[in-house]
This record gives sequence, structure tokens and C-alpha cells, in this order.
Amino acid sequence: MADVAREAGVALGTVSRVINGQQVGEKYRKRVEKAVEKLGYQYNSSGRALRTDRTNTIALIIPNTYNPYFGLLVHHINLELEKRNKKVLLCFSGYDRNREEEYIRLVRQNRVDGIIALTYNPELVIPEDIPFVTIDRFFSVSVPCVASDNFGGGYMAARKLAELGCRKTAFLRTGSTLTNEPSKRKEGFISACVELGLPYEVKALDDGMPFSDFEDFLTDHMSGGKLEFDGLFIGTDMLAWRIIQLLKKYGIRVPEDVQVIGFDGIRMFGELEYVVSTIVQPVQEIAEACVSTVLSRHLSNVPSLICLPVRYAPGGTTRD
Amino acid sequence: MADVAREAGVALGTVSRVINGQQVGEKYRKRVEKAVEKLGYQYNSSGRALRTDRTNTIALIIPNTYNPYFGLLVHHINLELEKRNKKVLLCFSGYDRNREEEYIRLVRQNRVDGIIALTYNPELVIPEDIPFVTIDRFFSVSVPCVASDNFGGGYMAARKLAELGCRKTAFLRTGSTLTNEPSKRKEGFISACVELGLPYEVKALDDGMPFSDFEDFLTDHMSGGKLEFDGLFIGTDMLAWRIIQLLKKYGIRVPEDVQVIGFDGIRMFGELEYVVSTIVQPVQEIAEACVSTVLSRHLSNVPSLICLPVRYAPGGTTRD
DNA sequence: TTGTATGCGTTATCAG
DNA sequence: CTGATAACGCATACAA
Repeated sequence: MADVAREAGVALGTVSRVINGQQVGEKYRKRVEKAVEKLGYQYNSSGRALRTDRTNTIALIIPNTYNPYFGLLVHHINLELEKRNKKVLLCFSGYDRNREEEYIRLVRQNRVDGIIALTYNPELVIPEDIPFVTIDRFFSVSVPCVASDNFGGGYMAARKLAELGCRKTAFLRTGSTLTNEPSKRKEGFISACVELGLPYEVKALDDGMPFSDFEDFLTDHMSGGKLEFDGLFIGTDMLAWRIIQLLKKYGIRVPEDVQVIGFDGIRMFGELEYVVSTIVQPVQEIAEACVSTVLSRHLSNVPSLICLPVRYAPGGTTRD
Repeated sequence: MADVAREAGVALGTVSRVINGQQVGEKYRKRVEKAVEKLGYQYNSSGRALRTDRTNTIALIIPNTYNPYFGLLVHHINLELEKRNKKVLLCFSGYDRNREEEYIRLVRQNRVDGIIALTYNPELVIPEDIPFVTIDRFFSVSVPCVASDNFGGGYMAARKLAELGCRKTAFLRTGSTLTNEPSKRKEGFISACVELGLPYEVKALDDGMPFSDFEDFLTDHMSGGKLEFDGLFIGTDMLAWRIIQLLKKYGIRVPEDVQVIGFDGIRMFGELEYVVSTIVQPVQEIAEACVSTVLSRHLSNVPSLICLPVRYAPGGTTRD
């Protein structure tokens, strides 16, 4: 910066003001801009961060990036941050509590301006002094949570199955015992089933329980090679896929014998057709909400739960 | 840091030396560590970066993160960097040249210690003054390139198809005209076909050509509802998947009528079974090579092309 | 409106 | 082996 000032024949402060787009006399501005151009000057973000105590960096804590849903989320969040000239500090928790806590330290070292976290750690201690937004997990009214309308999605799935002619349904899911937003998928589903008088069963596998429990559940509900359900709503697309593979093993056809709806909206290779019929999460909108919330955290009181609408999309595992 | 020094009753420099694990008298060290603990001190990375001119950050330029191959790559690269206490600055190019160049500027502002780039921009100007490693693209001997053994993979695919009883094969790919490492997949395939006396055809679609050209190509090689190829090697798993969907439309069964091998090693949901039979890229090793190369770029002369072994994995589209 | 000077947190140099 | 101090690049309060 000193070089630029010398080249332009102005003082340091003037260069700084030009860089930051503040009021500067036209002649001076021109001279500085010319010098910046000539020397190819780029400001040093460490220097600026040190002085302003703002790093323009947001930490993103997420289990990984190879799960396609997380990959999509990371993509949109980074895009939204980039629009606002912010950077992202990637933190992969790998569902590991120790790592999540390790990251809180990293995040402090790096003086990030905020944190967006998708975490399953029930004991996570949330730093009070850093703007914090969670995805899919409600902690307290002081920690904004962004989620899609999980209840509505479950509700929508049940109505869709009914509409497609299903007479007897089941809801299957895996996941932790902790109540988070996705837990509401079940509630929504049940709510609609009750409303419609649609018979349903529920099979939920908590963490650590073997996948084969699903196989037992399904075979228990088979007779003469026929499954007694003709509609399944499954907690995630990934689980739906695995269940469908299982059904294949028993010669049960999808969607002819049983129709299946998943949740998330995963596409083949991230951009082709949906892997299964599904309730699609509005990932782009979720990303936008997270980013604008975490950045405006200092002013005004933000809502503590932002719930975004989902939609249904056929993916070949239903008869529509 | 000053607070810590005061608390411990030592000078600033001593605290710094303790933090950095340098030689310090035992009593002093203990005192400092106690004070650090008590005050919950974490060093400020901006301050350190300003002083040392090292940010411990590596920029990763990649098209996106929703494509599962890229998602996997980002994951492993971040993990490898994390092991070495480095951070990653994510840069999504979206295959857009302007953005790639915009990123070079960002990267300068942030004084990154190095760049790892997977890019298709043929005119990308590589900064001379920053350690730079590319994936899958050879620029010049002074820019290290990490790639899997694409030639070997193509070769392996042909031998595999032959071993599985194929009599007439074809190689299909899309992509830019620019010659990069993945281009060698074709060369390897042809090389093995020639060696084995296995008949083959090649259909390559350059950027901008419509996908329907593949449909034309395939229907041209059908007679009486039968495809004249009984083995296909396809440039990427994603394309392989799309081709298989196309074949289904014409009632051609995979793997009964034609066996298909793709390239990359994409799994369903990033962790389940392979989407198609495939030549698997050693993503973890690629990540490791990129990271260790970009970090050791200052010393010793590194090889200009690092070529890593691939392996074959069945994925249901071959009869093995 | 522009120039000058200070301090942000850290490490490195040098003197003790 | 430790203490004191300068310098890194920048933004800003204050003086001109």
C-alpha cells in the first residue's frame, strides 16, 4: 500500500480510502486507481482482518461433503457467501463430537465472523459470542435454526401415497434418538394418515441398531411373497434406496407392488433425475436463509426458526 | 497474548515461544501454559499471518461440489490438509473462465500458501509466485500435475471387457477438445484392443455437441433391435449412466446384452455400491499427492507428473 | 478533503 | 534463556 501511495504521490490514508470506496477527491482517486492498476496491488486480507477484527469468513460445520445432500448444501452456501464477498472455512465433523469441539477452537483462532452448523452432537456447546446458525436442529430461541418444512413434507408424502391409491402404509427411518427437525417428518406423516383414515405402521431404528432390523420388519409383514404395505414413506432418500434394494431381494417390485417416497431430493450425479420419488428440500433457499441470517445476526432480532417449504417430485418409485 | 504474559509474569516473547513449541525454561513454560489455560487464550491467525506471511491456507479451485466425484475429492483434500493444520479456501469455478480468473485475484488477497486446481480453462494463467498443483491437466514441467493412471485405466477396461467375453466394443466420451490426462483413457483402451485383436469403435462428443449424437450413433449400430456392440467403455460413470438409460429406452439390457464399464468410481450416495462397473480413481491418494506436493513445493524439485494406479470394481453393469 | 500517526496480535531480532 | 522492541499491512481518529 505504501508503494501505491508513493507511486500516486498521495498519503497512505488516501489509498486506503480509495480501496474502501470512501469519499475521495476525483483527481486523487484517479491517481490512486492508476497506481493500483500499474502495480497490480491487492489488499492483504490478514492486515485488514487484524485491524478491523472482521475476517469476512464464515465457518461451515458439516459432517462431510461426499454425501450428495451435504455436497449440494456446501455448494449453495458457498455461492451465497461469495455473492456477499465472504469466504467459507470448511469443517468436516464426520459425525464425531470430539472433532466438532476441536473445530470450535479452530474457529476461534481464525476469528470467523459467524458459524453455520449442521450437527448431530446433542451436547455441542454453542459459543455465545459468535453469530451461530444451525441447520435442522433447534437448540434454543437465541440460536436461529433453518430447516425445511419437515412436518409438511411428511404430511405431503402421506397424501401423495393416498392419492396414488395406497391402502396400507409404513414409515421407516434411521437416526439418532435426539429430537431434531427431521423427526417431524414422522409426525407429519402420521397426522395425514390419521386424517385420511389411512392405516400405517412405523419402524424407527436408533443409532447403533443393525440395518437387518428393517429386513426383519419387512419379512414380518410379508405373506406368500407379498408385502402387506403398498406404500412406504422413508426418512431419507438414501435409506429409501437401501430399502428398495432389500425389497428387490425378495422379489417385490417398486413401484408395481409397493410405492416408495423418500426425503431430501437427491439426484443422480447431483444433476440428473431424482434417485427415488421424494420430498425435495429447498437447498438453495436453505443456504440463502442461513447466510443472510448469520450475517445479520448482530442487528434486529431474527426469528429463531426459519421453516422453508418443500415440494414433491416423482422419481420412478411411484406410479405417477 | 499480552494478558497471558501478564498473568504468567513473563514477557511477550516468552509466551510466543511457548505457543510455538520452542525452547523455553521448564518453569516458564509451565507458568505460561497455566495462564493460557486459565484465560482460554487462542492465538489470532490474522496476526500470525501478517507477521509470518504464511496463512496456512491452500486454495482449492474446483468446478463444484455437488458432482459426487468432486465432492469426494474436496472431502479428501480437506482431510489431508487438516492433518497438516492447514485450511482450505474453496473456489467454485462452475466451469467458468471468468470466475477462475476472478479467483486468482481472491487468492492473492488472501495470500494463500498454495493452489490446487482442477480446471478446464485452456487459457488459465498460472501465477508463478504461488505453489500450484493441478489435477488431471498437464500445463508444463514447472507445474506439477496429479492424475490417476488414465491410460492404464482404459487399458484395464478393454482387457476386462475381453475377459468377460466381449467380441465387439466401443468407447464413448464427452468433454472438451483440449488434451488433458483423462484423454488418455481412450488411448489406453485402443491400445489394449489392438493388442488383443478386439474390434472397437470410438464416438467422442466435443463440448457443445448435443447428447442426441450418442443416440444416433447407437441406433446406427443397431439392427433388428440388437446392438452390435457387446461391450462399452465410457469416459465417465455419469455418462455411462446416461447411456444405460438410453439403451433401456431401446429395450437393450445391461449387462445381459451389452456390458458397460465407466470411469471414476462413483458410489450411490457417496458410500454405498458403485453406480456402474467402473475404473476407480484413487481419490484418497490423489488428495494426498496434491497436498504433499503443494506444501513441499518450495524445496526439492518435485516430479512434474504424478500418476496413480487405478483399479477395477464391478457395479452390476458387467457379468462378473 | 487529505495527511499523519497509532495500534490491531504476532514473531523475530537483538541486547541483556 | 529471557526480556524488550520493531515491523508486518491496514483502517481510523485526529490534526492540518
